[in-house]
Amino acid sequence: MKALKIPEATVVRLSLYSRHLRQLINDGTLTVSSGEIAAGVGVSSAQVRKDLAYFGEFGTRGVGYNVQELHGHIVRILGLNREWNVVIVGVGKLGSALAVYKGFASRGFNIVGLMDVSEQRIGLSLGKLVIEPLTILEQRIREKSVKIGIITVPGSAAQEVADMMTAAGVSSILNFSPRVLKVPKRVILRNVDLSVNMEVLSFYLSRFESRQ
Amino acid sequence: MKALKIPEATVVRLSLYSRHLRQLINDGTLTVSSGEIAAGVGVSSAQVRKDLAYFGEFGTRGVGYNVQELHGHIVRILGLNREWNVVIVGVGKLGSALAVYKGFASRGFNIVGLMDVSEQRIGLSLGKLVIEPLTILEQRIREKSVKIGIITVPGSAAQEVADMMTAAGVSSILNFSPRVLKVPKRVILRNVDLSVNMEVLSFYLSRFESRQ
DNA sequence: GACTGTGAAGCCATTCACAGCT
DNA sequence: AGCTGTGAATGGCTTCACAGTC
Repeated sequence: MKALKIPEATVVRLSLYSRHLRQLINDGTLTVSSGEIAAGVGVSSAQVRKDLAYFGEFGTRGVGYNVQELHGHIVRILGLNREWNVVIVGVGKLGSALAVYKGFASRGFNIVGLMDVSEQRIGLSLGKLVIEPLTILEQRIREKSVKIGIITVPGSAAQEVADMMTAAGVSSILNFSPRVLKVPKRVILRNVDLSVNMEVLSFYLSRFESRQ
Repeated sequence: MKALKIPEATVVRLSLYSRHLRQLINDGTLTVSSGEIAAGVGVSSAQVRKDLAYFGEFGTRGVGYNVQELHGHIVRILGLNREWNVVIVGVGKLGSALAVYKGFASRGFNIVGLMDVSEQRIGLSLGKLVIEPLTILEQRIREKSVKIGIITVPGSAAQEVADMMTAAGVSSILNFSPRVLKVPKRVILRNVDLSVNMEVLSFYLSRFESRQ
């Protein structure tokens, strides 16, 4: 695979392109131009072409892209042509929401473990899974070769859970807790931080109002 | 206020700094250096100083920053020294999770409306609020001067909800649905997209594995 | 000696604009 | 004529490095 460094923004857009292309497949559209994709996801057509150019030449000059074909390429680029096992630690409302999220399994993400510390939650079932104690996390990660850990515990417990996950060998963590986590360099970390998002909105709102 | 354009990445980091400073205040720390803040949130010290420099000179050379004072500045910069009314549309698991999220009220975000289309949910109460039908959204936004709308409905309903919100006069939308929304330029839109985040992880995971 | 504030340099991502193909 | 692929130009963010201050 190419050694070229891919901007993270490009990866994010590829995910949006793949979703848009799925829609086009459902609609029965056969061919699409960079401009049409661009309009669908709110970027420029040059951006779409540049993003795709990192990975090859998928289109036909004068014509555009074959929808099915391009979708297949992007799915492979994103590593969605295989399955990834996932554990969720913290089965409060947010964790439960993710556990039952439909768009998961269809994209190859299998949730194979739900863990919590609360005695009241342990033993309850959610979908096909039973909520287990945190003590079983390491075993579950190893036996299922789990590569992705999702953290939906309160901030105070988040670092500890991250440490347990990395010790057990996950390669990536999606962190929903309001904490900056320290993880080894080999572990890919992404943060989905509600407070930060709200505060960014607040920043732009108050700037806008003070300019009125 | 300054007309200077602030990078969005700077705003995101300011939110992280403010959280770290709150921690320092709790710990009773009086003074902090850019290097200490940087270590706490995982950026470089030059980055911290540059971010703050957009808004003024808050430190003392040779000494550092007064923790309380700097926190106060950042809170004001982020517009957190006032209250913002918020509505949440879509009270499934995710919407409920946000509705009861503790870190909300403490930062000045008041949830003043929970709306849903489901007959089973309408009338139920969650915290201090009762879930109302979507038909009341516009009225609630106007009477409470709601500036922030949160969308936690399925993708298929998201654009319609966004249209209702903007028609009623919200200035910003935090979108959790897996859709690219079209909103007027005056409306600030932020997306928190679970699928995209998972697919970005998948991309880096499969790149890493193919490099082994 | 320690640490901030900042111009300059470096780096990275996006946009432009056009050659090349159908 | 229409649309892709891409080098060049632009714009923006981050890092460097150091003068200024305590």
